[in-house]
Amino acid sequence: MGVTIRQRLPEELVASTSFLLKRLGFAAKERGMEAYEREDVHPYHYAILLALEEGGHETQGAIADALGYDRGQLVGLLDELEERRLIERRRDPSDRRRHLVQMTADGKRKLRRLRTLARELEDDFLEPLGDAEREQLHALLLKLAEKHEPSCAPYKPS
Amino acid sequence: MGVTIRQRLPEELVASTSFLLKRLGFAAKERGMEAYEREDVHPYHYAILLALEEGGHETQGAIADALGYDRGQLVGLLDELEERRLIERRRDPSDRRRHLVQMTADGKRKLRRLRTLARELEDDFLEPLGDAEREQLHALLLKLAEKHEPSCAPYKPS
DNA sequence: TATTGTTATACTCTATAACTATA
DNA sequence: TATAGTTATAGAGTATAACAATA
Repeated sequence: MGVTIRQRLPEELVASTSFLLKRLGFAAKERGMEAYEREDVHPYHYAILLALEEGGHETQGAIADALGYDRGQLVGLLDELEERRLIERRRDPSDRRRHLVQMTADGKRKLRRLRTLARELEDDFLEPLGDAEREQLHALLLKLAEKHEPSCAPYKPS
Repeated sequence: MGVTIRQRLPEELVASTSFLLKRLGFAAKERGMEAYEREDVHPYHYAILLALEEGGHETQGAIADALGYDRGQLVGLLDELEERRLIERRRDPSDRRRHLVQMTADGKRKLRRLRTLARELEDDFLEPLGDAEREQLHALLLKLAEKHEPSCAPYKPS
């Protein structure tokens, strides 16, 4: 109590871009989780609602593949969304193994709120940077993503 | 089997800088873990060795505080380093509650190898970027770190 | 009584694989 | 036999708090 502890990371770590990336990624994740929690959802839920809105991902398998989630993990996430009446599942009559997933009206409302929240979070997180810097950063990260997270990469003409 | 699954994230996520930061931070962490594992250590171990080399962190509490680790967690990490004969613990005669931690000759050798490995990893991770871009990115991340990870921030004259 | 290091516990995440019902 | 979704299980990782020795 009383004494402020000085957390001073080794210079070599701070000099490493990938170290900063790890720490900042973690910080972004934590902030996001807290904020979404106040809305009674998890960032994963937000991603699922976005995927549903974009369309083309009607079945659970398609949603899981689009987001890179495990299908087993997705089941629980959808359960939670269903409890909150944000989505509905019904069997596909043409293939009764499949579940067709769709947002409810509440889900669409929630998505609008979450979208606003995401914008606010993003703006707060990037607050130290000016507009030009934000664009620079995004462009640089996209270049890295193209190599390390191909699913984030923009479409490439082949 | 045979069909390549298209993982296509919602555009809104890819358009979010903090989302890219999260994904890339995670990717960097995973790559690092695999590489360090081949050296039979964890990135945490590397950070500890760096802190020891920098000096001024002789006791376990000081190491934990410097790196932002939990003291309980640190115990196990030091156990592992000691098993590998990379560090030694001995009681501080002037305060027998304390343990003085120091690197062994093997530890110093290992640190040199890990340092090389870290450089290679960094270079590979940033491979899509040119030198100027790498500097830009680092500067931008540092600005963000000043707000979100003060322990990464450079010293500020007050 | 407070502090250092240690140990034990519990809780979250994740990854795997068994299981069902349909095809 | 293969696939969609579900459930169960085990493992790592992390956070918390009880604990012993020393101050």
